[in-house]
Amino acid sequence: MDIDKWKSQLRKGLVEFALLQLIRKRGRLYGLEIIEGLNSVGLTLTEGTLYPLLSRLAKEELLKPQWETENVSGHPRKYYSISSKGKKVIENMDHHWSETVESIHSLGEKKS
Amino acid sequence: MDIDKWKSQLRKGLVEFALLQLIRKRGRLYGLEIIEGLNSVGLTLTEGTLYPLLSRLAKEELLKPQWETENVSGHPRKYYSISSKGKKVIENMDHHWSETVESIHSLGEKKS
DNA sequence: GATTATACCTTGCTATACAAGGTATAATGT
DNA sequence: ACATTATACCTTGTATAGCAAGGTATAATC
Repeated sequence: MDIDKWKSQLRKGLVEFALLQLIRKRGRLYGLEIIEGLNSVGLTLTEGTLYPLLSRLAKEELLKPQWETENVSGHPRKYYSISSKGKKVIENMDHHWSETVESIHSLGEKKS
Repeated sequence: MDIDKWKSQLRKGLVEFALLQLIRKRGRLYGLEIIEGLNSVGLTLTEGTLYPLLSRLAKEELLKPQWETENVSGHPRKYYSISSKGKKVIENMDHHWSETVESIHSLGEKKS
């Protein structure tokens, strides 16, 4: 079944939105914590997806990265939080997402 | 604002699902009619997206194409309808989509 | 001092959306 | 008759994201 390929395609864009929402809600998260947080609600993604995405979002200044070496056991962690620009972008995404869900829903209804 | 790029990414996979739902509901549609049908519920796509997608879905035997030259004024039309295999795939997609919407919704709720 | 656990990052591949440009049929206008 | 317009399908080239696989680094544990 090639529905797995479809699922992967569906993640494009979706992961970005979900990630921003998660960080907005939780305030401040590092990489592996984000993967775990999204996996726990059923959104799978790997490190090969996450790290390039985080770098891009930081470069676009939607996320603010901050290294944490103190108070951390093991490897240093890079924490990310939402910038004020990021907040505005998420609000636009929220709106577009609602419209999209409604559109799909309207297509699923019986007859036209 | 690079939210337009995001919207484009979000369409990947989504358009495929929406298109299958539309044809399922309407029974039998040709290319430009599909674009119009999706545009009318707010899902924009162009011919450069549609035709390669239709070809792929026909090749995968989710859609059955049929040329119509009679009873048509102007250029012949290629109508598409859902195959029985297509119906099963859409049901799987329906299920995955519902889960996805719930996942995103759970991320948007206040606090954890 | 070797192993394990945790954490971040990169490379190469594949697949899709889209703009732009192309082809074909038939009706309409002059 | 011939050009124009409308309708419809298709192709090429580019940009971008997900992902498997492999790599690097720090510090705790055996």
